[in-house]
Amino acid sequence: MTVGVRGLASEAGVRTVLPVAPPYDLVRTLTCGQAFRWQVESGEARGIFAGMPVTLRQRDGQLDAVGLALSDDAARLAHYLGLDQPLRRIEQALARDSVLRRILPATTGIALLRQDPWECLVSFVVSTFNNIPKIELTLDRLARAFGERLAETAWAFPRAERLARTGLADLRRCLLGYRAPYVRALARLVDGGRFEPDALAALAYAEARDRLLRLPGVGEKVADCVLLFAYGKGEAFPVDVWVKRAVERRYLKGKPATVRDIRAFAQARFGTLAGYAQQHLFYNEREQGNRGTRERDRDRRSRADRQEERR
DNA sequence: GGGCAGGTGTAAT
DNA sequence: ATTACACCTGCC
Repeated sequence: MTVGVRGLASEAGVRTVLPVAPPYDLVRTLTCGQAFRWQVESGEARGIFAGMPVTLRQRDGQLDAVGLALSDDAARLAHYLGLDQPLRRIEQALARDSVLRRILPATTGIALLRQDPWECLVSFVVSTFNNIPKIELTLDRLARAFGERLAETAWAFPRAERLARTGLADLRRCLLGYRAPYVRALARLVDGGRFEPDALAALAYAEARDRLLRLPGVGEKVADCVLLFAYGKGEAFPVDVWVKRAVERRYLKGKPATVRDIRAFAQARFGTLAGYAQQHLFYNEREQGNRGTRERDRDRRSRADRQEERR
């Protein structure tokens, strides 16, 4: 199989072309809350892959990647981005559910990323009781402070061995807050060989989950995020406030349910596609929430304007 | 300026 | 097994 055509060197770097099958949507996949270090702007995504700053853009049935160093990286990038997932077939299966069938037109094209387990683990420990802009800020500061510098304005995600010997005060300067001890404890477990992130890939969902739950700062939600976004365990169904609201409203007639009941419900209903179902429900719910926020912001602004005019 | 934001750990029932 | 509470910090 031919994945990627290389060549066309320019001052911007080497351009690699990856084939993309519909309904894959790069921007949605990178902005639906799986990863926090991609900068997406006007259809273009900048980030780090395989130790190189890369720029991605999707257009008519292909995906352009500028900046890869090795020919092998094309296939690895395709896997990372989920270009090898049969999304058409997956979404057809999801559409047998009447709720998802209604939602899918607004959410179609989301693939599950195959992130680096270490980066994914730290990212979601940082995400707890936090908001997205600050999560992004924290991870960026961590990378700038402790990650390898790859280019003028690009830093790799910090390695465990580096964070393992970083003072808590220095970690807190990256706005980690009370999560600083968790992050360092994780780094020390990995650095000391007492936890091997890559080893979980070979385990079944339940076993891998048990291992993750033993880690400091890792509860059920974070564990399921890592299982889904790094290891590709499709049964994982992370339940955060958005997904909880979505399931209660759309499947349980608005009746409040516990997080565990919601997860059990979804796993029974969607099986190994639970993770995809979660992404569509989450993305849809958050888009609606953001629409509400935008409207409130606009109302607030117009109120302020009217007050301004009265003066 | 008080409350909120992708939960988790801990203590108490 | 379930429930209540504290928690860093930036932002509106």
